[in-house]
Amino acid sequence: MPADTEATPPAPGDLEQSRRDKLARIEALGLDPWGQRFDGHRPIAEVRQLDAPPPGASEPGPPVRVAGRIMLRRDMGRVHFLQIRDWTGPIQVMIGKKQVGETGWELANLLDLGDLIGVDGTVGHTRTGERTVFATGLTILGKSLLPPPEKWHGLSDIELRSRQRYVDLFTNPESMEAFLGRSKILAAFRRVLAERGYVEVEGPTMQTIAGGAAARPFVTHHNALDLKLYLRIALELHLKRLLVGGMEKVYELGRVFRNEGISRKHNPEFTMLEAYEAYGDYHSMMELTEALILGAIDALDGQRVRSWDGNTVDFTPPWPRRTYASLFEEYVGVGMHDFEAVRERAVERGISVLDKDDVVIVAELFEQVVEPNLIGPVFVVDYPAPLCPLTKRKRGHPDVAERFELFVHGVELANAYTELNDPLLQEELFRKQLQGQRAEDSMAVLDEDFLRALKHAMPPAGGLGIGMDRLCMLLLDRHHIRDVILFPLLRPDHC
RNA sequence: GCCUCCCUAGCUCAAUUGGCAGAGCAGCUGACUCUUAAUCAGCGGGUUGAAGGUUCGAGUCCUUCGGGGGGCACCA
Repeated sequence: MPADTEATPPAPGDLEQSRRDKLARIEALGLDPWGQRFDGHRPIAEVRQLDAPPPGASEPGPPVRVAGRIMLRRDMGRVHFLQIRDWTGPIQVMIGKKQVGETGWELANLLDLGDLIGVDGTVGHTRTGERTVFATGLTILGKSLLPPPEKWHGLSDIELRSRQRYVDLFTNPESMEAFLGRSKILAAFRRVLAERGYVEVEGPTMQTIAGGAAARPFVTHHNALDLKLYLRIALELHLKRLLVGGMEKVYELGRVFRNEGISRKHNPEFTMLEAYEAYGDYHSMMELTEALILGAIDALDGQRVRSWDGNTVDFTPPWPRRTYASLFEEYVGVGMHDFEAVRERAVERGISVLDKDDVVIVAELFEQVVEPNLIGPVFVVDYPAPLCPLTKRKRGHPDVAERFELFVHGVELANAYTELNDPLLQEELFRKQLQGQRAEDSMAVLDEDFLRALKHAMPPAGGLGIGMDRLCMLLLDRHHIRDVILFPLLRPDHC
């Protein structure tokens, strides 16, 4: 490398320089400012539960070791009070000059907000009744060279919170709580599925045909094979191949990618659960859906009556099942098969009816008129068959597909079918979908291998998809998908 | 992609009609062994997102660009 291309590091600002000076002084004490393995520290939430002597007690409380980040610092001269926090919560630490030894006291005077420290001490209470670790030893575990956000307001700028999630997490406890909640929801899902005998698998995220949904895919390229590849937009078609292979209860919980707009309900990559049960149908999937979501609720706090965006939803099972047709009639006011009346209603609502199939108009009316009313949770069942190319038709009712969607607060949370396993009908439906579709719409590419798999006979099955990000929003009372995705897609900034 | 609003110190926010860029927290110096967003005294900190324009004078008005928020569109 030519020397003149080497970037000279920017001069640190005053705030950073002062911390670098302290870093050097900590090293001069013979301490490693970046710390080492620190065994035996206990979660702070646990320390808060320990039996400890009351304020003013003469005998010391039980010895403990904790580790965390300094969030508040009150320097009273020969005694310092710190509030440190780990991912379970905060606790106060009292550092007395006489109690921590000479080096410990010198270290205490070099600590800043944001530093990571380990504390050995005893648990007790101060005179004002605050639970406190009275330090007998201090260990520096990581010197923070940058100042943390303001101690009272934290980091509030929504952009900075997403870009610097590491800062958001350690300054805003509600953010940490949301992401730990998300983890609990995912773990609960896996536990419920495992208890029911499902196996977790991993399909390809890079595919030569991105099928299973209608969405614009991301495109990439494999150099060695000189192959155009798409990031998957759904999990469906590969999981069904596994049903053919004999995996009877199978699921994948993973990322899918859709090259479309970003909104409070949409991120280009999001997490989906898809589960398939051989010899089941959409009724078995409704029961599974209830079990999964109730399992997640129990893992969080067990509250079945939950608020979201100021409204209340009651998740006590069983959740109502309502047919698409009956909801349509109730809210639109006409029968969905009375196409003349349907068109009139559509025109009244400003929906264009030119060159549209009757069923497309029905679907648009349903979306606009019915869905906002579905506070739920409610299973909408039995969809118009033309909307459901991957779904088995109801026996004796070829115009009805055995499909349900679960709605809560007007948001589609889950989508499930009795899976279509007739390869001849499947091929016919695929070809019908092809007509008039944009070339980039993935359904417009026939997946011949999937049809070949079906020809080997796929068992009749129930299949379920759940948008995990939206479920997290709902159960954690967050109103932006960015609040439940750790690193949402953003344009690069110039930092 | 379209409409609209926003971007001021590390963070949270002010700045009247276009008229000297400010505060709190954080930082630095000092005091204090029971504080609770500790307190008290003093000190430093800015290319107002970037570039250009109008003007005697621009954080403020105009243009372009960058980033973001909200809405719409796209999204079985």
